[in-house]
Amino acid sequence: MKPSVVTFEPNGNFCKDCSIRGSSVCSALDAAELRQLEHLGRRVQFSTCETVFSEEDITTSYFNVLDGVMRLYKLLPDGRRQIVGFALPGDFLGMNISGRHNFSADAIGSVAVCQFAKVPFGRFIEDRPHLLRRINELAIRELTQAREHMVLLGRRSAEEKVATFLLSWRERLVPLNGPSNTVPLPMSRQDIADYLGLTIETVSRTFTKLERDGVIEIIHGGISLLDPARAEALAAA
Amino acid sequence: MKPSVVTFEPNGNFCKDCSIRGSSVCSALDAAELRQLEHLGRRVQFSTCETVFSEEDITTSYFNVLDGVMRLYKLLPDGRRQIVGFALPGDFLGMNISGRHNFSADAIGSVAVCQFAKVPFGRFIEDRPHLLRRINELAIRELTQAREHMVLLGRRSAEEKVATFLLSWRERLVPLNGPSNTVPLPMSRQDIADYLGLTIETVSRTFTKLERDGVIEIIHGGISLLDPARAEALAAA
DNA sequence: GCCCAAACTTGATCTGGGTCAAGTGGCTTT
DNA sequence: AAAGCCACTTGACCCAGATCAAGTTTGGGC
Repeated sequence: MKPSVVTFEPNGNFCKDCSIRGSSVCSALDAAELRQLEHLGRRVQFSTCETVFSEEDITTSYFNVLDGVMRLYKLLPDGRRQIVGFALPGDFLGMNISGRHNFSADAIGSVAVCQFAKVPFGRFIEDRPHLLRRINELAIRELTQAREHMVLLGRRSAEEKVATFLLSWRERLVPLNGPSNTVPLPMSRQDIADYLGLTIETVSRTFTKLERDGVIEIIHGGISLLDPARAEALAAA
Repeated sequence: MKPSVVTFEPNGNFCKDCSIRGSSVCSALDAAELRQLEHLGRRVQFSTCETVFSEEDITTSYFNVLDGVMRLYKLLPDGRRQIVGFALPGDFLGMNISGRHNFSADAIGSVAVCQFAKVPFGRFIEDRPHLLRRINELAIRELTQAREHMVLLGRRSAEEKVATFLLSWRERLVPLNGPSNTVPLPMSRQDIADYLGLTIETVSRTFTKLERDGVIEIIHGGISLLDPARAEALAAA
């Protein structure tokens, strides 16, 4: 919430050693280009609940998530919130047409990002079609996820929503942590509710029910998936 | 539903005379490129309820909508349907990462598309970054719409959903028909329901209620927006 | 260790929108 | 012009999930 941004040495970090080197937009670049990119990005740290950018803010930067988890959300005038996604390391944020961010983003736990000023980064893309192609690829991937999520929001029951969420969240963590039935959930129950179009009570009850049914075990800071096959069946897809 | 595709002379139509020339991907191309593009695309006509492509089909073509309206949807195994969008003239369909379509598309009424075989079109994009930039722009625009729709599906009431839909559909038609309070609705009530995450009965009842309240008038094949300001207020945005 | 606040769970009740079941009316067909 | 069909509407009833209201657990500060 508060804007106490801690900035590190602009060039204290090197792209070639970057943890997300292979999965982010940067994977499209060769060693020489990476060295140029180093001068465009600066590493910025955000702590729990700090806002990285807000909906309707004029876009002045793009962000590459390096570490941590962010919630991306839109608010209705009366305060209802829809989380449109969670951003993980490797995700690239800030692309838009209008020149304004079309959702807000804040840190869940502590987050590190690589921040690129819009104008110089835009110029950098200009004559690097391979980078543009990579950005386009990420946009299309997100669009695919967004459509999948529309199905969930519009047509699935509470239990299906929760089961689907747990499975797809586990899946998203595979590139980061490797495959595991222990699924950390850094976001709050309220966040999960706002992502799934439910209330916090329904999410809580559904977790409890899944635990009673032996599908999951609720553990500190996450869940353990006891019966993946059953969860898959409940997810109905 | 049936695949009785009518194909016209491949070169019987000319890009430079194309009705969507300015609004589609092609707007990124100059006259010389347009002449080249003519050899890649062929005009294909679909009639009511014909399927243009299905989810999970291997993508062999991209499509540029020339005329008519299409419904884009995903199905759950048990038949529940979520319409993820309606495509209008100028929309470009078929981009994906997996090599398979991630939704199905069929014609609402009669539809004309410009079909491009994937491989040659992919090669055509290859060395035309300006075209890639245009495609990226369209993808980002769609992503923005998708997120807006998630808010609708997850957090809005039936009445808000219907009011929002009518207003945004009217807005989408402006580039085609000019601004008007007479809003044609070529899609069925069932389509609207599946787009808004409601049942057909709820859509029907909500239309009736909006009419009773003097916000709209239900006319043949659409509605007339009597009180745009009130509709805007009901849309809660 | 104790207190407090925040996050989460649980229970009781309510309700918006779903489900089920008839209508109704406008095209098409013959 | 009668029949039939299909899209849509309307009514009666129901239920999944929301709302309201306590608990309970967890963690952090002192």
